[in-house]
Amino acid sequence: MFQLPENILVSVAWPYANGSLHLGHIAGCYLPADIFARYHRLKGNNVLMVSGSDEHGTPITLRAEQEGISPAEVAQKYHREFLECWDKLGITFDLFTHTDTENHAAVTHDIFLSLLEKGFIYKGSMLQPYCPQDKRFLPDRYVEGTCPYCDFNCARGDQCDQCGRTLNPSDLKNPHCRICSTPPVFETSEHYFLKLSAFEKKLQKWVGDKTFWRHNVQKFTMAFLEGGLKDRAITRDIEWGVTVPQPGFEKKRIYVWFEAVIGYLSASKEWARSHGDSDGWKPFWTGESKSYYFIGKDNIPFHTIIWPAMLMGYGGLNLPYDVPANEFLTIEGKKLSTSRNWAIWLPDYLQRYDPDPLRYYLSINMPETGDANFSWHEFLRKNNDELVATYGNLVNRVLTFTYRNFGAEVPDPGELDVASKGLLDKADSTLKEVDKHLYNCHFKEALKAAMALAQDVNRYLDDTAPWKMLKQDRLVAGRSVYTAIGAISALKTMLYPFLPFTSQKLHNYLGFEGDIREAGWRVQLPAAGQKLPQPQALFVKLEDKIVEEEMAHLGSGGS
RNA sequence: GGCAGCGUAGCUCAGUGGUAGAGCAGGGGACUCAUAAGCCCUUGGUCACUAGUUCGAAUCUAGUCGCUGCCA
Repeated sequence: MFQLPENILVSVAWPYANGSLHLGHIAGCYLPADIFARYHRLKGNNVLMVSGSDEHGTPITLRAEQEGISPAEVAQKYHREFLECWDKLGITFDLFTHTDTENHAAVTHDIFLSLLEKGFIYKGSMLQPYCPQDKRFLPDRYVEGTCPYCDFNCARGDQCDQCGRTLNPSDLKNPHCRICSTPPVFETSEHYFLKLSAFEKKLQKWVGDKTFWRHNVQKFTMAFLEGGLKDRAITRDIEWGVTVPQPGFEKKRIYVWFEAVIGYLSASKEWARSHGDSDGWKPFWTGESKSYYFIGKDNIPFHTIIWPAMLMGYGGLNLPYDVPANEFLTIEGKKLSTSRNWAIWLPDYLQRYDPDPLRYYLSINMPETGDANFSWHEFLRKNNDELVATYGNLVNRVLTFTYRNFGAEVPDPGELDVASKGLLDKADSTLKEVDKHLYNCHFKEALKAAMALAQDVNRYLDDTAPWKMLKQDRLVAGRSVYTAIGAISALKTMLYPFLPFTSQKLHNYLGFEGDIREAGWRVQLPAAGQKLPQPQALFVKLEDKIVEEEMAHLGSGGS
């Protein structure tokens, strides 16, 4: 069943470089994207997985002014932290770049000018708050005042933190500049607008065909389109961002939501160039290739409406094939909130625990079809009762037994009996089942199917009891052990996308050399006589007390 | 206020027309190779509520209550 390799573009949401990553980010998009990419690579497909730090936007300028450093310095600090997190958690980007690059600006300009030339971008004017004291236009968030709905006196120009309503700067009572407290004046300012309205019909038709998308993604998009699309301003009177390639706009910048999505394309081009083939991005953006956009649900309209509209206008490049958006992760039953520190920060986690248990828990409990909850108690339990007890212990009992009783090598199976053949067939069919689920981005189902095989192997061992057989018939005992090792080797492969560090270790514990990535997506049976190293435990059991310790961090002043 | 989603065993979650599911927790048992792990059996649910469509509804329709999100 040989198939030609597919070209798979794995595009992942761009994190704002104004703060650390937390588990919501990971469960939302980075982990599913990585599982998907690792799976396709192991199958021998060509994968390009890209993303980068979103370094523009007001949250970053705000943070910079708070800390008294430049926006670029803020962005660089978090960009470095992100790279370190990817490395430790095993998130394998082919390129994780950032938006403050010449390449990104050039690609953005190219798209901007192309859309302008085709009439999909036009010039118009809008009212903008201007601070006469600071002599500058103010971003929405730089205007503060009293909320017209709830009278909260620290409402921002984009929304009120007390009642949650979204606002325009002109809605505020007693508006004043956040920097110098002077009341702003509202002045007309020229800007460019994206003609989204022109794409409404085409988008409706395009989305209508996407019956294989996740239900919520397609439905949300359809509802959004039903409401009608309004043209949106894509430039702002700010200094930090990608420049506008038009005369008279030297003091303005392209608005972050227009420019950030272009990052998928600019990153692909940067990746190609760095590999010495400046056209190397094209196989991932044209023809039969498939592109997957892994994002959180808050990002859906940007990836199912705005970015596709931009691509339609630009022409010649593939639209998203699938947008498997995840829902939200709650923490101990409550909505995640970074400002109240109701969050679990990834750097903190990685300082104290191993990456694979987190990958396991967030995978088996992934917010695919609805919000999912993270609780330390459940994390501990799943680590101890599922990873350690079902899988880790299985591997340990088999390898220890083999090591002690069969001279540290894989025994000769002789002729397989019905039960042994049955288990190895089950390993085969489970690999196919996991394959099908992963191909369709059903991560939870895939992982459950794999773990069910681990239970089958435990059951097989209890049924054949090689420790008892050893005294009666050494050959029969050896056959059981060989079969169990074969099934464990299958587990190593199908769990690799989820537990990459563990699978690499196990690959070596089973006596295989080198990198598991070269073993491919198939059941790799060990040869009789294959030497086994001294076995070690795959996972560490966690102590009950960590639950209380970790709960104490939550909601407090930080960690 | 408008729109959307959710409400299934003590807990975390599957299940989109055909006799209620998994894991864990609780109870019982046989075993001992293994990180006191694994295996077998078992207790437990009027699938939020009400009315309807249907031979048949957790699943479709309408309404009610509760929670969440988006929008105004």
